[in-house]
Amino acid sequence: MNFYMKDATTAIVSDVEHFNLTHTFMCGQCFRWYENEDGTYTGIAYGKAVTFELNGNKLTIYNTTEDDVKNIWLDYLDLNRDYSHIKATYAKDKYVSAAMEFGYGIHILNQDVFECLISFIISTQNQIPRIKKIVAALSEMYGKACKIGDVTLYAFPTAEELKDVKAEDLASLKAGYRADYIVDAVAKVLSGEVDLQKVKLLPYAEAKKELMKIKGVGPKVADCVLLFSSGKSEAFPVDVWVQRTMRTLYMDEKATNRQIEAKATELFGKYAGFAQQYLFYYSRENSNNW
DNA sequence: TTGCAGGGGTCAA
DNA sequence: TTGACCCCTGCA
Repeated sequence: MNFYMKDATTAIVSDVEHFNLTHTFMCGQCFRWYENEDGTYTGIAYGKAVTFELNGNKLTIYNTTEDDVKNIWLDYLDLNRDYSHIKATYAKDKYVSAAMEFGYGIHILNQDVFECLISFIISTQNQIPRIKKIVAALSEMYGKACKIGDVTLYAFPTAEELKDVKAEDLASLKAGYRADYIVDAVAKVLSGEVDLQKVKLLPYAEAKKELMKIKGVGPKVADCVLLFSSGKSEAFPVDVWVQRTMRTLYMDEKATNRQIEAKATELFGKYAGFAQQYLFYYSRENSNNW
């Protein structure tokens, strides 16, 4: 992957393949990116606000530095991975192939673990627009301001920045019962009872167990965190859409989530998470009509 | 206007 | 295994 600085704050990444900003940012894995009128995307991750513009195979990153491109954005956007290999892996599966055609260019982002954890705790029994709203409000309350042009965005707060926050302080977020879960997550992360860095290093099953020590983190939320921020490509989050999809396409109406997970491992193996994201996106956008 | 169902689930019994 | 859960949105 090659890139160069066009000027002091603008990077050009060339030869970008199998990548689409809209599908990547709108497929439900992240909550902090917004489309501008010209089709570019502005948002914030790892405390840095940037704008992405994709023209053919050329990705332009505005408001950045050479170091940040090297150390953050190439990895964040998963640009170092060969997605043609993923595509080839599922060439024989007509449903995943169709879903990959539809959601072409979805990349699985490598997000910050803590941000991902709290965001998906908030996502339970919730709708995406509302999740985005709550995450934005939490960031504005406790995160650092970061300017891009004349717009101010707020970084997702660190665990340290949420150290003294109590559930009642979060009432204005209208996150409901999830406020207690956020407080529990912060406490366990800060005390070291749950070590988020260790989660990245542990094998999948152990990492999942570790995350599920946190209140409000069940199998689905844990799998989202593992897939979207911890490099566990075998994680296969089973939500209502994926449940419907797997029952419709590969199993029967009575299949339990546990059976679905096992089936996913059998069918999709080490890259199950990629299959999940494409199946999920297709299913949700097409109301599970295959 | 009011009422109800459901939302990328999880907890507790 | 099942019902309750905070709060919001969409739709009769």
